[in-house]
Parts: sequence; structure tokens; C-alpha cells
Amino acid sequence: MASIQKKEAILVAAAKLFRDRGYQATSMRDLAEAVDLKASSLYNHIGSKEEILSDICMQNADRFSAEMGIIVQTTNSPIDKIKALINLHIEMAITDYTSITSFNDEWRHLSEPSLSEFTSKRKLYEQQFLEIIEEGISQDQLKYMDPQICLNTILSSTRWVYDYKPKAEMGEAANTIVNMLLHGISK
Amino acid sequence: MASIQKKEAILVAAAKLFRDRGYQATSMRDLAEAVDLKASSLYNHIGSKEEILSDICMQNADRFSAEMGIIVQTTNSPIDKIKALINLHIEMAITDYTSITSFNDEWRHLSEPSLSEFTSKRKLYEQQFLEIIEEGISQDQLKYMDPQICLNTILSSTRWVYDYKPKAEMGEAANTIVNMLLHGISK
DNA sequence: CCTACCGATCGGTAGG
DNA sequence: CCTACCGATCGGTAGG
Repeated sequence: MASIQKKEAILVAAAKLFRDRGYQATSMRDLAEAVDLKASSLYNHIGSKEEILSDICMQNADRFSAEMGIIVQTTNSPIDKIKALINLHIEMAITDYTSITSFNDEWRHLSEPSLSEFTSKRKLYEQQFLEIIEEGISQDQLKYMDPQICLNTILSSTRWVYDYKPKAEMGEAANTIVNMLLHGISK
Repeated sequence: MASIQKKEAILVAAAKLFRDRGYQATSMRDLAEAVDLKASSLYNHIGSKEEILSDICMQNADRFSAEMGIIVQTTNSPIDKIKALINLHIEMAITDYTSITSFNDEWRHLSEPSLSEFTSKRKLYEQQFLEIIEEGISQDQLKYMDPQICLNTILSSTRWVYDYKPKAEMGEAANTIVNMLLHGISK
């Protein structure tokens, strides 16, 4: 019988396997074993392997979009918005450290129309982020630089957090990262 | 007939396919087609699919190690060594923008003993990088911060350069990235 | 370098 | 939810 909890368990197990081995290298038999089922029984809960990947990617994309929506609507300065966004990326990497790798790396195995749906959500998010950076530059809060290069560097810079071992110290790590990006490492 | 040029052509084509689709999603038939051969003929030039991945990863690892060796031996200050290393990562991402993704992401599909050989090379490289950062902190050239977090952030921060479109402007991009990491984005 | 082919494994379905 | 099974495709080999 198809229960929502079971589907959720499948998504969680899949995110972990995709993270450890990658989407392509994870078989439906691997996944079935992880949730104590036979491969064929998975299809009572999900439509296809790709649907699992799609669900995981969209969940993450939607969460990023939602948080961006909140941040954009505040009256905070551009630099405070950027701080909030960097912290968001770190937060996501800590709390959702399995599924974030699907969002970051495995989405490219999606086919149409999921692929376009995902990339356009991501594009929108990055566009909003870019505008905040441009605002920061024009308001003289940020140095003058190519906003796209700035954005790319920020987005990449937290892409190790999900497999950082000492999770307990992540609060401190977040501060260090924000400080690095805002003020640099040089004294 | 097995020629060295043909093997090199196979490695180049493989790096491109691994970059575009990932290692697991690239079949030997895809690769064969890319070099105008039948799949079985590939085996006159290479031992196995994994050997191709291993060769690509090791080539990159060895180049990073060699450059690190040169940088370490200079009498430059820690901060100048770090600048040189950031530029090295950008340089590699530009000149070798296909194979760098194998080095970054696909190496995990290696099996033993290649896997250990690769990870220990990488570990050594990161250890040397870490020592330069620690030296920079103790010489008061860098702010006091967790050196491992600093290293991870630096290493991640250039991991978008390989698919940056305007290759012509990469020189400027490199300066922007170095500047961001050393002095931050805040004014 | 190719044709022909191997066993293993893949995602997924039928039928109960 | 399982057993049984499908066609397709995988990496790789034999033999010439």
C-alpha cells in the first residue's frame, strides 16, 4: 500500500545514495534494499527513478526560492541580504546535507520537462541574487566588480560544507565563511 | 594499431564526455563514436573504462602537485603563495576545463588501488596548502581563523570557472576572484 | 581494426 | 507487497 511516509522514506534514502554514489551509479535495487523492499515494490510509491531525483531537486529549489522571497521583501541593506543568503546556503548544506548534492550536482541527469523546470527556477534565484549584488555595488556598499563573477564565487564557496565533519562547530564555520567573503582573508 | 596519439585522443574525448554527462552515464560506445572507432577497438589503446578515468585524474593531480612543489620552494610570503595557488586553480580550470571536472567530481568512481592513490595525492596537496595558510596566520599576514575552513572555502570558490562562458575575459575574472578572497566584497 | 558475442545488470511491468 | 520476467544496454572478450 502506498503511504506518504513510505514515499518520504524512499526520497530520504535516495538522497543519501545519490550523494554517496551519484544518481547514475545508484540502482533501483540498491534503493529498494535501503528501504527494505523489493525493487518492483518501489513503483507503488514512485513513478520512476527520475521522478525521485526530480522531487528531491524541486524540494530544494523551492526552499531556496521561498527563502529568497522572504529576504528580498525585507528592507535590509544589500549587504545584510547577502549575509542572509550566504547563511541560507550554509544552513541548507547542514540541515539537508544529503539532498543538497542532488540540487548541486545530480540535477543534470533530469530530462525534459523536469530539466527546464529546474533550471528556470535556479535561473530565477540567481537573477534575484545578482540584483542584490548590483544594488550593493551601486549603493557603494560593495566594491566595484563583475557581479556575475561575484555571484558565482559566492555560490561555489559553500559547496564543501555538506561533507564537513565537525557538524557541531558549523555555527562558527558559518561566521568564518561570511567573514571571509565579506572582508577577505588578508589582514 | 596502438598509437600514443590515439590514446591521447581517447583521453581528451573521454574527459569531455565525463564532463558533460558524468563518468557513469558515459558508455564505451559513446566514447568509441567520439573517436570514430568501435567500442571493442578502444581496448587496443586502453585497459578499461576505469583506467581512462584514473589517467585523467592522476594527470591533473600530478600537475597540481608539481606546481605546488614549485610554489612551496619559493621564498615568497604566505600571502603571495596563496595568490599563486588561487591563480593556479583558475588557470587549470581554464586551460583544462574538461578534465578538471573528473579531478573535482568523478574521481569517486575510482576503485582501489587507484582511489587511494588519488586521494592520498590530493590529501598531500591540501596539507601543503593548509600549512601555507597556517604560516600566513602565524606571521600575521592573514586574519585569525580556522585554517581548514579557510582552505575549503578557497578550494571551492573557483569551482565554477570551468564553465564560465566568456573565456576571453578570464584574466580579469582571475583578478576579481583573488581580490574577493583576499580583501572581501565589502567596501 | 572489426564482427560477433558474452554474462551481468539496468529500469520497469505483469499478474496475482 | 512479492515472484517472475522483459528488452535494452552495459563493460569487455574471442577470434580473425
